[in-house]
Amino acid sequence: MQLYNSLPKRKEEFSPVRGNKISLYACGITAYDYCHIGHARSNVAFDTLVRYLRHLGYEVTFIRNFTDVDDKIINRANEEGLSSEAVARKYIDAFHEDMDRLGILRADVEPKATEHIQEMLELTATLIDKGHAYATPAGDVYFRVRSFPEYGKLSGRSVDDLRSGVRIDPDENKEDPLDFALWKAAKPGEPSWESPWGPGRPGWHIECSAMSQRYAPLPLDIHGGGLDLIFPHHENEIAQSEAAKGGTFSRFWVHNGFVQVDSEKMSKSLGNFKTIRDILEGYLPEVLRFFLVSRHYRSPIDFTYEAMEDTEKNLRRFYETMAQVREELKREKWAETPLAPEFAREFDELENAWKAAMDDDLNTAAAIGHMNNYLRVANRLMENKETRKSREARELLTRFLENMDSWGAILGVFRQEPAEFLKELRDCRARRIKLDIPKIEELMQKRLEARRTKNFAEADKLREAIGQLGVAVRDTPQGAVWDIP
RNA sequence: GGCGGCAUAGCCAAGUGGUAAGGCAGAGGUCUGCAAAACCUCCAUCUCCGGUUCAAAUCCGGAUGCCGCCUCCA
Repeated sequence: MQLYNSLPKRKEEFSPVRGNKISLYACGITAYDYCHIGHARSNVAFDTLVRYLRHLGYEVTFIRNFTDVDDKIINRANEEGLSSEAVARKYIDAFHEDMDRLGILRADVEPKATEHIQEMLELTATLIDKGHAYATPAGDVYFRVRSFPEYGKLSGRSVDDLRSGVRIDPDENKEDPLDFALWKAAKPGEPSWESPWGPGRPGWHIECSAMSQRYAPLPLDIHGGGLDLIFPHHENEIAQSEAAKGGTFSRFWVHNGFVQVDSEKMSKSLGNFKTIRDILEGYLPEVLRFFLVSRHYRSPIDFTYEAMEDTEKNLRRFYETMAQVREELKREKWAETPLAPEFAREFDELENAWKAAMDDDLNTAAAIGHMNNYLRVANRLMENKETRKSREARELLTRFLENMDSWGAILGVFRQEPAEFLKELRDCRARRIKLDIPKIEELMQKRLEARRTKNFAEADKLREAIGQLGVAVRDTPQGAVWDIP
């Protein structure tokens, strides 16, 4: 498949460094707060990539770390009157809960920074030995940026440009303002570990360098994260890892685009900050996931409730067709009626198009477009009373469900029984617009009676009355159901 | 100031050289006791200006607008 590589800034044919095995390292969260929809997007993107690579037959080792020691965690610990460990544990648990709901697989390895201090100390010592880092009298250790000539290659910045824009912090004993901390001397009351340079804690960037090479041989096949991590985080990781070990740190750099809210960056100060939990109060998890994979992973996504509702309706359409196909396949007698050859041909074409889209830098948006066409062909197949009874139709409809299942498993949708999902979705939407569900059920019951006695005038009046509540009634072979249009 | 991204129909969104996927909304039709769902049909020449090319939404130059990074950040 083709994957966009942020380092050369173009799509490249992806192939693993070592046979069939792939190592994929994605930067995880700093565990100091609940995850927002930006975290959801990033994790959905890499989950989808991992699932697709496995679908292609690769053996993927997916590593996603947790930063569990950091200024923000320490601040939060002070605010909440908890220890740093307790804060980190709390938000790591919350992360797992949220990601589980979004159908995101656990990583194969989920290393925590505090459990790998030794590796970070060793890497830091190596960098000092090689002249790429230095300790200050205060007990901090800095990476010497000018010792690594390729610094800036990922972010496309030159050291000179960076230096001109840098803010001066007169408090630090750096040789150069661009040098960044590998090890920070402990301040009173902070969590700290012993080191050759005195008690302290690791800098953020060294964590990922140390943990990635602990669990995967270098070079990594793919290193990923949000677009914002390119500078300085990933730039610094490259500098540390390549300066210490030589060679390439990661073959591919994959970065997901940002989630914006109403066309602006999400931030607490703007008051447009949305946690995953906030969204899932009003929407089913699959709706959020489907929304996120409906756009290309590198494009910025503008989160709006209107877009969520559009997505919700499209997802419902998929489930409704799947439900109908299942009903159709319950038929016991199948005829020999021949089927027009275009049905099978369209299936072939769309199946190929789906794969081509996914192979093209994981273009899930295009893939979903093809799935919508696939849906239409399946519905067309069931439209005709004669052809839908044919054995060939049975084969194609079975194939339809199998593919929906397989594609859905990669995109993280269609994880539920259609009937169950549709009911949950309807109730979720009803709650959102505060419908009087008992009232609707009561009127539905009355209408059922009216229809049973063929009192269609009364039934229509009741349909009208139910319609007034913002609900559409639909008569199906399985009985009358209501839904929100 | 430095670096980068984006601009496609009413809304959302694919599409990096050959005459615009898809979703949502809308219009007409088939089907239906009525309706819904489903199906069929219709609905854009791609911000603007210039250039390259037989051919550009797609490449180049310029303009305008929006956004991001350069400080913690998915």
